[in-house]
Amino acid sequence: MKELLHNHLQKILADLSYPIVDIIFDRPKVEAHGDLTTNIAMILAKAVGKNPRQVAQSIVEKIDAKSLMLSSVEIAGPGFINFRYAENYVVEQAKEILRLNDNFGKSEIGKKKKTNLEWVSANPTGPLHSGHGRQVILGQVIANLLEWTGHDVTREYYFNNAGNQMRNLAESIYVRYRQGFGEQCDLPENGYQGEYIKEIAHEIKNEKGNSLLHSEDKTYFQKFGEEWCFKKIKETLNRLGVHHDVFYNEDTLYTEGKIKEVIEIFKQKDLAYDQDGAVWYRATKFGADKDRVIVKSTGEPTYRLPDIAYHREKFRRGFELIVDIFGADHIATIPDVLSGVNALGYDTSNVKVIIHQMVSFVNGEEVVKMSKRNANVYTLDELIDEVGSDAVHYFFVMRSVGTHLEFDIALAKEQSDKNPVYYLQYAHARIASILRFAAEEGFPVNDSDAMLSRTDFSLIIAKEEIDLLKKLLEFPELVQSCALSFEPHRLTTYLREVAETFHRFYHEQRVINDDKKLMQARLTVCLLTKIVIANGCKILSVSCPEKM
RNA sequence: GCACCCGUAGCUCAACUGGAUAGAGCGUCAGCCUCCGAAGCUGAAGGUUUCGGGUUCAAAUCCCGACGGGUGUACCA
Repeated sequence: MKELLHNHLQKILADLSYPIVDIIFDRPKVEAHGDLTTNIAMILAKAVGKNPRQVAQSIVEKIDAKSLMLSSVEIAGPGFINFRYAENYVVEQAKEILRLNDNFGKSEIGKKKKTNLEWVSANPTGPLHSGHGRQVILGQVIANLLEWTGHDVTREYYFNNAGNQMRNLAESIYVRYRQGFGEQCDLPENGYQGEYIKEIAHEIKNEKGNSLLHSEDKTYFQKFGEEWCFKKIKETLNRLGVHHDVFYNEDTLYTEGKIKEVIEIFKQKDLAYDQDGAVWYRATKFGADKDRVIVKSTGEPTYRLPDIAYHREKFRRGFELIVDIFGADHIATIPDVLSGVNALGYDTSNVKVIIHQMVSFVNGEEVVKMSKRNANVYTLDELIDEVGSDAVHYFFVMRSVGTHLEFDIALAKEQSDKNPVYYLQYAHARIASILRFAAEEGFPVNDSDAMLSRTDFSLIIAKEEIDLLKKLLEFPELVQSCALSFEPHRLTTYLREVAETFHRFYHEQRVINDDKKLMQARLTVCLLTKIVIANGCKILSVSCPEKM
């Protein structure tokens, strides 16, 4: 509709020999303002030299409302032009939902663009903690959104199983292992304090007895710890339905010489220099407050260098869109990585870095305290145990990434109307229940084609029905806009509105009815709603129960 | 100190990216089940969008400056 109208208006503007401007349609907030609105008259007013309402008038006079299936075109306020769809247009469009069914909402606007989405990327030094949940879920939902909009998505996990942190892990396990034999020793200064270290140590004890008690070489501890942690992480991701296509080991950047290459190129371009035994990156050239070390005097690179090399590889692997998801605590790395990649000759406008703000947990009134450095870590697994996978998905994605997220565990656990997940799932289950009831009465609803041919769509005229259909028809565009703006939270807002609009319809219009024709029509409305909720939930990776 | 993010109803957050009367949920108060799922619906109260300037037909949204909160600011990742 927008496209049709857009072309129509463009022609009118040309006929009136008005200047060419972008014609943008908005969905008015207030229902009285119709279904679509445009501000072109106000934009044109100055150039044309008339007041906005006059401009609007000249345009509206030329609009052929009937052929566009508009029931009204009005000028309002300072000069908005408001359009309202004809009901038969709405109903006609709604058939499309039934035809497309599972595919309603999908589009090809991504044009199969090769897209790399990297997220989670936690190093195997411990289980995922509850704060990781936001990133885990954001990435998954964004990946789904990108796929629904026709991107060719590779889901990637980047990890590092070498370096300080892993040595630290090995040392920590070793200490716990020795303590398991009653030896007196303390964790290293920044050692890992979590209980899981004791579990790992205990497993090693079971396998190896005391044979490693005095080993100088900690490789075994490191390997064992790495595998143990990775297994744990993958199990947690699995519980949330999160799967990665590629696990990219930072180590390959060394073994394949990529790190070296980047240093050389930097030095050639005078973007890196030696000083105090270290190699420095000229970050100041790109606006940073000071230059950064990229290779320590020990010969080990800092994280910036492999990060730059890694992003270069993403480009070299042919990705046209590169999406990274980081928590706000990693924000410092981003400018240097981007400027580095840019200096290597790649267009960083194709890199989208999503930074989400931190998460805090409350349990009703009580603040849940958490600290990485002590044993008091609330793992993501424990959170899933507590509130379930569906609530984890919904809650982590329901706020915009730019705002701090408060996760109320008590609310997420609550099986009542207070809980937004239940509100949505309830709508779905309620529809399923109606459809079951209808099926028993001899109105099977499992076949879209049959529904299409049986339904007399001209009977769908009640205000609540039209409102609901209009809402449902917004879905494809909403999915696109969520995907392109990387704002998955808007999907939860939308689905809540769908559920709300449905409940209102249900309350006002009786579905099960003596008038069989009418009943059929309303059953179809129910089914359409069910399709949209189910598709939306699929993107959110939230289940849609038939009963609850 | 500097950089980035945020500041909207008592609380948690929206606001289609500059539009019309700033909206939801929770909480509070008042209604609605003989009938398809009341895990639902309807209504009321609640706001100087932290404050002060600016930009324009139009600002919660953009710019400048305060104030308040968060996150960073390593030869840790």
